[in-house]
Amino acid sequence: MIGSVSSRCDAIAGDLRNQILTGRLKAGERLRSEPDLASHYAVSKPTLRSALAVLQGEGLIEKIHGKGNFVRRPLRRITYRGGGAMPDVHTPADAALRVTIRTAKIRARGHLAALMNVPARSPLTEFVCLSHDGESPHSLARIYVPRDLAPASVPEESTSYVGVVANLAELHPPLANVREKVSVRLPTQEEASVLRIGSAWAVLAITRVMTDAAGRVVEAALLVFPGDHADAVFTTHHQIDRRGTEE
Amino acid sequence: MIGSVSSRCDAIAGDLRNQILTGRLKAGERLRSEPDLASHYAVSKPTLRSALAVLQGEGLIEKIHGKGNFVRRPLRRITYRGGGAMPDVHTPADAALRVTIRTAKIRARGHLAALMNVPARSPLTEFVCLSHDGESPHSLARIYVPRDLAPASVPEESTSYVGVVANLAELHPPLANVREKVSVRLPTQEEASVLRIGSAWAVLAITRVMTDAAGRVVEAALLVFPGDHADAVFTTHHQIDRRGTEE
DNA sequence: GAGTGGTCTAGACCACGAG
DNA sequence: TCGTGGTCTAGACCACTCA
Repeated sequence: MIGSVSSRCDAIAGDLRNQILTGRLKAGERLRSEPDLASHYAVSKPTLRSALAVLQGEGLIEKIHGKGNFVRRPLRRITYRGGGAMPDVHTPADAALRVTIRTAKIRARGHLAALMNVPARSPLTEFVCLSHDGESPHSLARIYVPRDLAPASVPEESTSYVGVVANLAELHPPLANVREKVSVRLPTQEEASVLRIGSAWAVLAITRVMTDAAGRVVEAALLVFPGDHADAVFTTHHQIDRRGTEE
Repeated sequence: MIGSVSSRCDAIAGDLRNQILTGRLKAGERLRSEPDLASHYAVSKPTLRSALAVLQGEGLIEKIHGKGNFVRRPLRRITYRGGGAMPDVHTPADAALRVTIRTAKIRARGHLAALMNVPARSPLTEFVCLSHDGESPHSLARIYVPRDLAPASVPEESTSYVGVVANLAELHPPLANVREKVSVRLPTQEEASVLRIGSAWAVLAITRVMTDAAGRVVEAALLVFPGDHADAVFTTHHQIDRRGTEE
């Protein structure tokens, strides 16, 4: 059977998980060294390390080379609200995010050109937004806007995620459509290091394309959230006079 | 630097990945045995196995105990369309899914009661839908409906996902709201075995709550898709009644 | 029983972080 | 320099599949 009995690795992971979840090991605390733990559980170092890898995969511990293994602080969950009305307005608790923005003038190519439905080499403005919640990185957004619609300047750092992105949103012509594709994938190496997550931890990736009434794409956004503490919520209101099918 | 050079494990994974992606190793084909590969790459068995674990994490190979390692057939992507109008209508290619449905009469409790906004022990009907695309499991849906709204009987097996779920949808009173929460998480042991994915591979989990015009919850659905080949798309149409269209 | 993958060991060596 | 985690080895033993 699958996982019917605990391997030693699972047993150790279970014990440590229990200690963390019950608070016996506190957030931020350093675990005993791997050789210590290995001898304590009477297993070899690779076995102990595979147990720690399980906990790392669950987001319970963080491994720091040369320093030790640490209990991760429980992270506030990010809730992304879809629908485009207020693109990145989070719950009040999330409003205190600190955001750094890097702006660049680029030209469309490849997938991006297709996504924005513009010819290759069309002028765009790229905003790379990295938001932090205190120490820990919380999300990464790459936002592309046709250059003629882009604001002349954007502050490089902001204490409010809402402020910045709402600012961008205001510049848009009235929106007609927002299409958001949500997928799960492994982070790129860059994303993993920027978001400080293991490269084995999946991210929640949202590709958002906003079009105006004329069908022109006014914004394409590639949003990446650490999968272990992010949700996306979409709410749809229906008219009561439904026809048979709607699509 | 982080990952600046390839470890032996990564190098092997890269080589095998290349062989798979270029078609030198074909879908369904069995890889040489682990001892064979280990000696071929001049590494030890654990090192080789960690390389295979990487590929397994990427969904490129499937390990079958006692038989060997096999190149996975590329799976058709699942596209879940949000908004609730036609809950599970996929692209035409996906319409050929085979679905097995298990129906049970249960009573609300805990999270489920809260989700459906009904008192504990309220009578519900549960539909557990497992859809297959050919051999491979494609998605798992647990759908809960107040028992007085549930159809008297549902076919236990269907060749069309659309037919079954549309059938359920038709029984609903006109919908007023659909709320869909998308998250990423590791599968439960049950989900991993049912969907035939590794327990380390994240799934795309969608919690969908549908309410009617009176605010009553007419359906709660817990949908689980293998994260490696599923997307969810949400499209929002906005009214343009604020200002005139301009470009 | 032969061959496969799954788990584990005991120890070597390397790379990183802090004093 | 020292202690930490990161990677790797060579081989043992077990569990599963199939003939």
